[in-house]
Amino acid sequence: MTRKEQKEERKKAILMTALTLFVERGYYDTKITDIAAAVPMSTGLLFHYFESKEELLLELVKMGAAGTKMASQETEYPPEIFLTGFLRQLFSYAKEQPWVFNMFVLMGQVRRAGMPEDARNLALSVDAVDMTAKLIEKGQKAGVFHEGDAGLMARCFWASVQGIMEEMAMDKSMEAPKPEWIIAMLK
Amino acid sequence: MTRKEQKEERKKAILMTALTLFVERGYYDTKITDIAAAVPMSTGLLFHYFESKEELLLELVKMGAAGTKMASQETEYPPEIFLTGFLRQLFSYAKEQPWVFNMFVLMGQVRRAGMPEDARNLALSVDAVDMTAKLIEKGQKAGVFHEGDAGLMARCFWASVQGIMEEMAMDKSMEAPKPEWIIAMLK
DNA sequence: TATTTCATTGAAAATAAATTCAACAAAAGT
DNA sequence: ACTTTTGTTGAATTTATTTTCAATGAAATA
Repeated sequence: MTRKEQKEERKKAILMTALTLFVERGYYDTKITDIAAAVPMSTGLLFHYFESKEELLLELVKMGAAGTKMASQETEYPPEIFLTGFLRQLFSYAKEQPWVFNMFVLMGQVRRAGMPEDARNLALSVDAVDMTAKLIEKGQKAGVFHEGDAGLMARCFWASVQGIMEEMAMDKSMEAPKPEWIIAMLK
Repeated sequence: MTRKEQKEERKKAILMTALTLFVERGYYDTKITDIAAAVPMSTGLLFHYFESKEELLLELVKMGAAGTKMASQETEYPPEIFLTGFLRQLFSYAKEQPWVFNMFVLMGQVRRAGMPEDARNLALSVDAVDMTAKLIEKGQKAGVFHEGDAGLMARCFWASVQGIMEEMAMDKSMEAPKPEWIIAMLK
């Protein structure tokens, strides 16, 4: 393994550790020393890989943004099927791919006030509301979703999902809800 | 007005200012100096009224806890009617009584990891999940709500509401959803 | 093997935020 | 009017946390 690869591995390890801690304890309550200790490495070395705590967060949000874009692609599936499947997969990640799950939760948290601006703006720029609104309109035309401002419905839909994901992040033993419960909000 | 009353007024002013800022910018991003400047008063004086930033938060959460208990009383109303009415009122507060609205949002935020322990524990001790679970069971027996673990349903219900309330707190111009959309999660 | 480059440490410096405090002002009580 | 208590300020101090850095060890290259 070349040194460059090694360095990439190490960076990834730091990012994953930080991601877990940020989601478990929150950004501000996670100290740089905590991250370093958990990797583990010295605090000094961490700054060899990342310029600052903010940059570390930004890097994570960049990854999350890439993932969000992927997931926001257009789809041919009927709206209800697509959204149900999406949720089913998302919830299953909680146990099977905590990494993806944590990333989703982090993206939502960073979108809120009180987070470093760079990261926040990036997170805000990639949310899936627009894409979902279109999907909802399609569903409304097909008569499977109820009437109403599709943009508002999409926003509430994702806000709900975010709320539930954070609840699950807080209590790992919590079961996931049935995707249908949440889809029912739209029907 | 006696001095004691005056002092109480001042305390209340500080609390309300802090509440607004905590919800608008988040606890950690709200500096003691920001609160003092917004009241307005000197930073030194603020410590004449509250021992620390944490105590200030705790005081707010105590108020919120009292309110939550009140709102968690048993009810004779049919479950669906009660919950719909509750949500309608809650959402209407966003414009009409920002104070109550902010308090609700803060309570939810404080319940999460990464908040000072005292406040967090208090907030966790008063949530409305149990009461709602009972209500949901009642609704299930009456056949108006779908089957499923009532505790989990209640948790998801409140998590969704919290998510939506935070979205509304972030963008004051956002419209409130129809309570029925959220109740549909249970039907 | 010698030399250069990169990885690593932990303690010191810098920064940021909370908290204290000495001094003064205003109000209340005598 | 005078004395005491309470309110007020803002700069100085303390505390918490991030960030730098000089020194050392390990790996790559010649």
